[in-house]
Amino acid sequence: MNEDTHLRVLRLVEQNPGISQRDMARELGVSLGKANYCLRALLEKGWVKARNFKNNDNKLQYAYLLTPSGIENKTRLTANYLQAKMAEYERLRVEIEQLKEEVVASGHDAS
Amino acid sequence: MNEDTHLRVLRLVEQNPGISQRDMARELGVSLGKANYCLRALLEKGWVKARNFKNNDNKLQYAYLLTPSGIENKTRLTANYLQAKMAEYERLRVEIEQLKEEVVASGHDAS
DNA sequence: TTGTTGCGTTCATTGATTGAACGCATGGAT
DNA sequence: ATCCATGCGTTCAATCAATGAACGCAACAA
Repeated sequence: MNEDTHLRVLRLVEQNPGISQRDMARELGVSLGKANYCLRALLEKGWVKARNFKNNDNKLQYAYLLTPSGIENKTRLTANYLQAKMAEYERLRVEIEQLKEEVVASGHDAS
Repeated sequence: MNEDTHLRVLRLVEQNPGISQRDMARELGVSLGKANYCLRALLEKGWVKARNFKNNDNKLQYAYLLTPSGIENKTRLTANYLQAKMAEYERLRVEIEQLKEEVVASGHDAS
């Protein structure tokens, strides 16, 4: 499972603890199976806890809450993610610059 | 098969018609099987022609050449690609901006 | 001649992902 | 009280892209 997906799930859960796995999947643009798999991984790690939403001994309709460890790791993942995105941004800048030259050059050839 | 991969293959072939599928795969960071599959798709479309490199009736060691249609489509794909990358660049700019705010905010909370 | 290298090709295997189907709880309608 | 529809988390067979080991073949050097 992807760390980026983990981060996105942590974000969704923090912002809306009552979110269902189906809505989570829709929001992430992945299948229900994957959302479930990812969420279970986070539960396994202890980054997220599931609390019963309505009755106290029913099984379904959870509220998902970030644990302190989950908050900590979300911060860490966010920092990593930001750094990666900034590197990607720079890489993209250079690539676009080169592509523009290339397009202009082939335009000259064609004229 | 991905259009981006097609474009990258067209680029490689144009710049080095004598390239082998193995080097192509290495350059693209994909498997030999995928490079082969992709190249065959381009041959099928008539964007690339394979010419025998050494002997005229041997089967292997081709030179891959862009056809006029291949050149045309490479230009088109490049333009599309550039446009997509520019949109992605802008999207990334916004995302990074938001992430920075988020990181700063959580930093304030933690201090 | 013989062994090695490099070529394109093939295809069984892998691994991630999907989404239909399941059992269960809930809540509204009859 | 009974029924039905809805929504929940869970499961898992099926799918599909991707892999890379293995093949036959040509070329070349020893």
